[in-house]
Amino acid sequence: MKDIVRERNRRGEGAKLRADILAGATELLEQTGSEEAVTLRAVARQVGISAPSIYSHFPDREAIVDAIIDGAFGDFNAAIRDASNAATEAGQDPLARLHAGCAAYLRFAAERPNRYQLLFQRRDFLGDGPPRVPALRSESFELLISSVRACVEAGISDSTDPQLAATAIWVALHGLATLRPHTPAFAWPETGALLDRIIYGLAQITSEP
Amino acid sequence: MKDIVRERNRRGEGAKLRADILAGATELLEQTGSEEAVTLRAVARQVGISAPSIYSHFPDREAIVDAIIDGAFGDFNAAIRDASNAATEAGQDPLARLHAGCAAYLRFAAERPNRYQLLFQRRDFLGDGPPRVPALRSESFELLISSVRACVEAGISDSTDPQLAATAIWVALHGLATLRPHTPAFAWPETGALLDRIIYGLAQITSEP
DNA sequence: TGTACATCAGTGAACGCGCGTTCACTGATGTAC
DNA sequence: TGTACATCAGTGAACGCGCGTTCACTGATGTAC
Repeated sequence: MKDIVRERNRRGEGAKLRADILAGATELLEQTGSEEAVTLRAVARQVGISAPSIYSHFPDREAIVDAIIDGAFGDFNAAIRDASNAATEAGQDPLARLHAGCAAYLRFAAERPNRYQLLFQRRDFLGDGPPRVPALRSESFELLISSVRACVEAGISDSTDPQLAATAIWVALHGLATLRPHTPAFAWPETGALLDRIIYGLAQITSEP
Repeated sequence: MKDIVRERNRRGEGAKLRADILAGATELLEQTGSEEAVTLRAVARQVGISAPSIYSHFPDREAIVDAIIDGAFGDFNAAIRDASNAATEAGQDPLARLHAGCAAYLRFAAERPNRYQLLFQRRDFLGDGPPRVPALRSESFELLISSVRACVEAGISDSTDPQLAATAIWVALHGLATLRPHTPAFAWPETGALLDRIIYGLAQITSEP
C-alpha cells in the first residue's frame, strides 16, 4: 500500500530526496518508538518512493539510523544551548542559567521521547576515525558543567567537585526523561518540583529555593 | 546449527522444559542485549530443542519475554530487599539501610545490564485484569520511600516531602544504571562518590558524609 | 531553432534469509488389565 | 509377570511474511552541436 506518490525531482535536484528520506525515517521512528521499525521498505512507503531508491543516498539501513541520531543530537544540543544563552542574555544569574538548560533538556525529551531515547541508548564505541558521536554527546555536558562552575564561583553552590555534581544532574535528568514515558501509571510529582530538587540537591545550591 | 542436543524429559517431567526455555531465553537476552534477539527459533537453538516445542509451554513469543521480565523483577526486588534487610538486621542506622538498598539497585543493574534495561523500558499500560507488572515495579519503590521516611524520623534528613525525594533518587539511580553501560567513553566518577552525592543531595541528609 | 543523446532520478522484479506459527507425525514410556 | 495401548514429549516440513539488497531497466530532461 503506497500512501503517498512523490513527484520525481527535476534534474540536478536529486539530493532533495535525501532530506525527504531522513525526514520520513525520523517521523517513522518518532511515531513507532522503535528503531527496528525504521526499515528501508517502511521508510520508502513513508516517503512515497521505491525501496531501492534509498541506495542512491544512503549506503545501507544503518546509515539512515546514524543520520537520524546525528540530526537528533544537533537539535538536542541546539535546544539546550539556546535556552542557556537566552538566560544569559536576559542577564539572569548562574542558577537561572543552569535551570534553563536543565529544563530545556527535559522539554526536549518530553516532546520527542523516542528520538531522545535513541540519543543515549547506543554504545559509543571508539572505532576507526574520529569519535563523531561522543563529540556531539559531550557538548551539552560541557555546558552543564560550566553552569555548575558558575554557580560555585558566584557563591551560590557549595560544590567542591563540579564534575561530580554535573554528572549526578545528568544521570538524574536522563533517568527522569526515560522513566517517565514508560511508567505513566506512577504517581509522578510535578516536573518543576522534581527538577528543583535535582538541581538544588545535586549542585549543592545554598541559597533558599 | 544445533549446538546442544537436549535429552528428552521422562514422562510427567515435561514441565521441566519450561524452566529450560525461560533460562535459555534469559541468557540470550543478557548476551545479545536486545529483546528482538529473543526469537522462538533462537531460544530453541539455545535450549537444544525444535522451535514448535515451545508452544507446549508458552502461547507465543510475547509470553516468553513477559516471563523474562517477571523473573527479572523478582530477582531485582529480592536483591534490594535482601540488602536492605541485611542492613536492618546488622543494626545499622536508617541512612545505612537506604544506602544498602540503593547500592544493591546499582549492583543489580551493573551485573545484568540488559535484564535491568528491560525492566523499565516497557510501558506499564493498564489493560484488563490486575496490573501485574506495576505491582512488581512498586515493591522496591515502596522500600525506597520507607527508607527515606526513616531517615527523616531519625532526624538525619531535612526532607519535607519523602515521596519527592524518593522519586528523585529513583530517577538518578535509573539514569546512572542505564547511561553507564552505553557511554563507556565518558569519564565516569567513582560509583561510590556518585551514589553518595545522589543520596545526600536528594534525600537532604544533614549529617556530614 | 531543432534534434540527438548522455545523464539523471528513479522503478520493478527477484534473490535468499530468518521469522512466527501450524500441522501431521513419531517414538518412548508408564499403566491397566 | 506379560503385553496392549493411551499418553506424553516432543519433531520435521511447510506456510506466508517482511526484510535488505542486487540487478537490469526506463523514461524524462537538460545540453551539445
